[in-house]
Amino acid sequence: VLKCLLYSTVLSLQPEASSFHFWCEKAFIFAKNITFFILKTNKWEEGKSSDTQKWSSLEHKGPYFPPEYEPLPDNICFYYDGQPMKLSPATEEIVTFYAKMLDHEYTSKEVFQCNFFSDWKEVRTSIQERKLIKMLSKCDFSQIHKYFVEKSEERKNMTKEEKQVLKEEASRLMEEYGFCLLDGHREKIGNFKLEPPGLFRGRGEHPKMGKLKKRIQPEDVTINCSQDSKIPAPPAGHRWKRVQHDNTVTWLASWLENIHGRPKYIMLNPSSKLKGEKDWQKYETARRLKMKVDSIRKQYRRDWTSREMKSRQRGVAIYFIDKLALRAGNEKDDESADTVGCCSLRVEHITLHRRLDGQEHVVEFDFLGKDSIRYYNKVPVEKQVFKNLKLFIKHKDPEDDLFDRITTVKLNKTLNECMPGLTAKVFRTFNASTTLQDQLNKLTTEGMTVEEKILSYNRANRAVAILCNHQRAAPKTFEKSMQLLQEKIQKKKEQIEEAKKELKEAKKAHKDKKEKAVQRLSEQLKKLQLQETDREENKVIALGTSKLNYLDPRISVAWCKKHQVPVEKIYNKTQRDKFAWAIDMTDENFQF
DNA sequence: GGTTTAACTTAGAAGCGCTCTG
DNA sequence: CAGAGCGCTTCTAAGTTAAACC
Repeated sequence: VLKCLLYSTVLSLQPEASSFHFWCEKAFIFAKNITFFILKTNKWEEGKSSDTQKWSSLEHKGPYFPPEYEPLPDNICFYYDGQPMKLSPATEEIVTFYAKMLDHEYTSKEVFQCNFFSDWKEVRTSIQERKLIKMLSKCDFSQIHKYFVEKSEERKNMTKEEKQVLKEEASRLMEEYGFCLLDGHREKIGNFKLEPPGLFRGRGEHPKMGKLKKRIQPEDVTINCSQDSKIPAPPAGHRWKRVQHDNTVTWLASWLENIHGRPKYIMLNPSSKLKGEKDWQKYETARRLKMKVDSIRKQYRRDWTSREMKSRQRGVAIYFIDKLALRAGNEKDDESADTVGCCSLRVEHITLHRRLDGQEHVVEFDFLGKDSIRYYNKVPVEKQVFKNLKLFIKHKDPEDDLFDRITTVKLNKTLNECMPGLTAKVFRTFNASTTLQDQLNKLTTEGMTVEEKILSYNRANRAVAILCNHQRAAPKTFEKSMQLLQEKIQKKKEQIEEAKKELKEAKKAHKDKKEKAVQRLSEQLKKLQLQETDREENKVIALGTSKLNYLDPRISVAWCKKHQVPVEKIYNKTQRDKFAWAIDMTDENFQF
């Protein structure tokens, strides 16, 4: 944000922007004598003005500003070799503006546009273009927009035959590039297509939104295959970055993505044997936790009264992870959206209520978790937990860490000592699968129709999704389709009234028939109402994530077998492929 | 002992294409 | 038989975790 602000400001004020670029690459900027920023090879670093270590660790060669620059206002200084620099009135104006902007809260749009403009500048090739384009607001994108609208229109208007051709081409590509040979087996690849270039969006208030995601070149790609295999040929005129033969990892190709500089991988499809075995292992670890969880719970309750602060914090953190299925919550840098998990919770994310709505010792959670999904929950906790939380937040500011003496690494180390393979996320798997098993046992009764059983299954699934906070945006057509359903219900009710009237008026001989009609209509009404509740309850709940990642498929398969529900009713084709291992091995008596 | 990196799992949105309904 | 709506697939971002590094 700072970078793009500087760029865009200077670009609009100073035509010789490239020289600005030169000096801001190396300058320190003290804003209000508190914080400074420096641009080091495309990355801003922040420090406190008292932080002399960063200051002295840098090598300077030559002055950063021409000598004719005038002094700055009192509260902003540029420093060189520890001495304040003199700046010209023009630059002063820019910097004053910049300092003002430090207090400015940026809207998503501003962040996006600044990032985009800054990156876009980099890709301009001609000097004329570089000089010509100075302000985003003066750029007209209507032609490129029109182009894409037309393209999408064209796609929509394609004939059946044209679509068929496209489909065949896609399946040819899939045949050729979509599979690999692993231990002699032909396995489907998960993501065999490279990610195309585009503008990065990210989830939530992402500071990098709008940046240009670059096109991947063969020269960026590392190939990982066995020594004796046929090495895939790079496109003509190109070469791979590297070809390696590492059989300790599962990826087939990788490259560095340019937004965060993180590696990305081409890996196998979840239906593969490799992924299936991993998945099975995951659930076996969770089942081992089942055997161990009582003693672990005892242990962390003991920690609540420990003399050591770090033990108390660890005890409460594991309690949250266990009870509320929170994620571990690794530390994050400020290059990504401000989201938290358990260990990174800040004081501002909880509110303590001695009493609330007739309950005692209630903790109110309100924070953004993974993917900037809001977690909001009011939870009654044990008195000792409440006491500890009070202790943890004492003398802290809202933006301070709630758990300042523990990290995810330390927490996982402790867990691993309790049980080999135990980490924070195992609790999510364990609690999710346990919940499903319990709910299914509770909600399914003999004599239910298959439809009713499936509703029960969805309800059990939903309980898990709520536990894990799996949310989705309400479908765009939700209100409309809900209204439609309600109209149908209304109609059905009227039909029932009508049928009842007819029943009353009917002659004895016809009574039986009319009664059946009423009954049938009532059943239909019940079904519609059931559908209404189901849909309403599912408005902002996403069931897919838990089904795919947290629920031991053997629970579902066993349940299907026991209650004569075809497995196709709960798993679609992809899911059946992914869970093939479970469908094969599970009998109706399996319990998680 | 903290920090960084690599490798893997988990996540919701968008777009598509199939199915159901009127 | 069309057109809406919904389920499925695709996409890739964003987590976790262990190992490597310093």
